[in-house]
Amino acid sequence: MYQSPQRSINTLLLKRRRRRRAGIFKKAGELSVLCGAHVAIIVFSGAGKVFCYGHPNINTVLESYQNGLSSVVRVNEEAGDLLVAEFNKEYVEAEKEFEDLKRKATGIKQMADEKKKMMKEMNMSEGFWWDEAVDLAMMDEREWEQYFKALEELRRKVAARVDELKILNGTMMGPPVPAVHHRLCHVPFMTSNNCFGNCQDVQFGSGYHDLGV
Amino acid sequence: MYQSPQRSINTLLLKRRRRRRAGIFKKAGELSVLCGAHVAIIVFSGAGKVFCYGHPNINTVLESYQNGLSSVVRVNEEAGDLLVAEFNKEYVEAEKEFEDLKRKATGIKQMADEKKKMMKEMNMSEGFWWDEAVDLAMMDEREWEQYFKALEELRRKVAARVDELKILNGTMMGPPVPAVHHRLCHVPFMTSNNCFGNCQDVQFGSGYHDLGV
DNA sequence: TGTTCTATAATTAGGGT
DNA sequence: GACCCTAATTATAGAAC
Repeated sequence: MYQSPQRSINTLLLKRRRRRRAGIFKKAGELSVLCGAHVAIIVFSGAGKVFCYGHPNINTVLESYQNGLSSVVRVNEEAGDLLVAEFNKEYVEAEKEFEDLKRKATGIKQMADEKKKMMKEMNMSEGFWWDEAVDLAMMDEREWEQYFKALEELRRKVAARVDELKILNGTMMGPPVPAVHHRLCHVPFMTSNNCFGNCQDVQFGSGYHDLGV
Repeated sequence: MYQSPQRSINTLLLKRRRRRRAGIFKKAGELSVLCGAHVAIIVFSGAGKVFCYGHPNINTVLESYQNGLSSVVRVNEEAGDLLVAEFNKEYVEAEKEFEDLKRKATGIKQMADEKKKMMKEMNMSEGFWWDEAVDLAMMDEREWEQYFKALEELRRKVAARVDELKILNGTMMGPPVPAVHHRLCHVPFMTSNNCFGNCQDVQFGSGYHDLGV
């Protein structure tokens, strides 16, 4: 059946999201069952749908978390999420490099333009006090060409990266948040002798934070 | 370096849990970045440590969830977690099959034993009114041997499965919970035009529940 | 504990139906 | 959407350091 290009790409993106969501919920199930962990997951899709998972029960876990927070001693050894941080770094560095080059290139180009203008206005090509400066500008202009190429290459790279992400997200987006996405807490904790049971014997004690990942 | 068997197995188990936890947080990061989803994850390890993840921020997501819940229209189309359900089914069916065989085998064995006892008491081996029944019992005894073998095999299989899970969990456990672990909600939702931005322009609208997995 | 390594198993993308 | 298929990527267990 025919699908418009946009519809077609949307279908693909939807598929990806569904697959990843399914994947994460599956992993959560495995973590619960195989490791006896209590897990709560809430996902708001870009389109705003809500997907939740809880073992043994989402409310139990959320309540444990809230209760834990209320009596927290030290909170939130924060650690950036690896993937997000990595991307942020890549993006930010690329952007910085791009800006540096642009500034440099602009400066050099202005010098070169000014030189050309002056030479044209004076209708001359040699013998003045600025000869040295002109040569310097020429040198810089050749250098500038290299920079310009690198700059263009970089701009293309960044744009490609952004496009890729636009495609992946199916949305327009701003620059990635440098905000912390992964936080680990030192809180009183919940234990159960019967992780696979009905969790009637839940207890609280004290625990330690741990980077975990 | 020497490790006691228990210490050794605990090391392995810890490793597995850490790996799975790391895996799920990585997946969550990917889901956030690649799909522009807002995600919150809380994990209480069996030992009670707390591991949290949030994009763009765990509190934002939890608050969105809570706010959503407060104005929910229909809540919680519930669906069993696939993995848990699958395991439960496997376990329950195996146990049922085991019980059936045991019952059958016990009945047949009783018949056979009764037959032997009677033959011994009467010190005879043929010619009585129950000959037909005896033959039947003999037949059943041969059949019983087959059942017994299957039964033992099954018992062994179930026990192995249970042992495996004990090892995987590092804990004793009851039978798996048939409880629901995966719930999906129909709630007002959060959208953002700036999923990768600072989320200042979060809005709420209405959404639909979705099985998702 | 934590790291690295490798083989195996599982997940994912993208294409269909 | 739900499935199926294949290739390619990624995750995981277990061992050894």
